[in-house]
Amino acid sequence: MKVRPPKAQPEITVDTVIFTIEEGVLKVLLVRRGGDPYKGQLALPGGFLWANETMAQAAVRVLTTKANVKDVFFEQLYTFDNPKRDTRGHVITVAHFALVPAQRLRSIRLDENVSLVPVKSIKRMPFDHMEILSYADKRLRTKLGYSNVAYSLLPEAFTLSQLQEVYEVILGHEVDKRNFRKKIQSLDIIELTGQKQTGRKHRPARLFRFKKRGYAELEEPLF
Amino acid sequence: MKVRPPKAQPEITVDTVIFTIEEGVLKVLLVRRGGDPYKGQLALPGGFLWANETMAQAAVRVLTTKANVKDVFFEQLYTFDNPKRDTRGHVITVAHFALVPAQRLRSIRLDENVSLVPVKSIKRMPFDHMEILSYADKRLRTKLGYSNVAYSLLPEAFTLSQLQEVYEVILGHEVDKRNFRKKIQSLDIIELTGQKQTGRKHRPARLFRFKKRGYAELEEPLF
DNA sequence: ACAAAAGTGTTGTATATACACCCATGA
DNA sequence: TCATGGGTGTATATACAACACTTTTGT
Repeated sequence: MKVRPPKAQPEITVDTVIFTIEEGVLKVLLVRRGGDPYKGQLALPGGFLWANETMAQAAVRVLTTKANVKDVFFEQLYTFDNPKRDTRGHVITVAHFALVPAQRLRSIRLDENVSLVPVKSIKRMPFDHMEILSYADKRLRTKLGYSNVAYSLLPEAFTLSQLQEVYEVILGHEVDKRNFRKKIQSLDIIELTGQKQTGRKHRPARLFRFKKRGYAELEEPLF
Repeated sequence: MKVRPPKAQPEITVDTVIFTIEEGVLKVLLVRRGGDPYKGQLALPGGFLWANETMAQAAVRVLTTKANVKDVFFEQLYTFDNPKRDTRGHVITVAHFALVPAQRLRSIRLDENVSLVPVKSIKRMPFDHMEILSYADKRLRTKLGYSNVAYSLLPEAFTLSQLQEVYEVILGHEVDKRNFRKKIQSLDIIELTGQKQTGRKHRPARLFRFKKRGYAELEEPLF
């Protein structure tokens, strides 16, 4: 008879990187930890996986309870299992990332234990959360280039300038207005709503919508 | 006091999609299951995570024991946790994929419980292994376009035709010889060894090597 | 001398980039 | 009438795609 070593019995958590764009800046929703370890520090929202729950359900639960949002885009990122990542013992985390239009976070934002922090300003976080954040940020940039995920950072109707801002903020550099419009309109993923923006002190912009609200990959990459 | 539901206590496995190219065909290493469930069927090699083991270590263990290879390229793919994926109960699997040059699998291949099967011919596998395989296959195709992973499917020295074959087999279509050579040589990732292939009944091909053996992402994508 | 794969350039077409002015509105 | 962002076209450079013949070796 072969003797097998014991199976691992790690605990499993789900952590979620919730991105939004506010005031032209890419931000992440962080929560202040209520308990040890790292009590009082800002960290990625997450929690233990409950019995009879899938990862996706746990991620939805985190999004609902911490950010008070439903039906937003999210996907699994990566599973982090560095044995030293949690001082409490063997805890692995299945990281996810989500994208939420800033307007939909207004309800929760009044709180002091939940804040939207510019990604570029974050220097330290508990556990391996910096690593998770970097990973999510990179995935977001890449994904922007071959999918329609931008829809999930905008209201249903938006102007081309708002759409362009999403790209500029995430890519971290400006893009040419005319070329951007030519390209994005050639992709056949957005359409005119027929409405126009009102109440601005300049020429009203036409409002567009994504033809498909829901994740889709582009036939031809944007970059 | 809040009452929290119990934490999940799933078991954790690691499954590995081991790709290789043999006779101009993309193949996967499958092992015949020795025990229930699905006893006797071909499935992706894998196993339970052991105590005090990281996912990467478990993946290396699978690669060593099932494929008898060391120091090959592999990376984590995705964590599959569909609650019905394993009839034994709550078992989640952290899937990985690995790339191995066919020559390095010669040692193990004599066995009847381990076989290299063309990806396109695989119609059914136990658990959610078909889903894992599709996911890996897609990742491989994508990765080929923005990284140097092709190195991990070839011997250290190779001809441009062999390199081209790697791309054609994975992409599933032919590419133009002159355009391919122009492009690949413009990327600055391969160099001449100075050696030539011998013993063929045609003009000897120059042998190249990858400048960097180890994973790297291209500055400029190939496609 | 024949078979088999290696090796090599040019041209047309499509795509990407750079760039500046007029327009519609609110104040 | 002024300030603000909305909206548009062209010219040039670069990248991609299509394509055929000569070379070197083994038999």
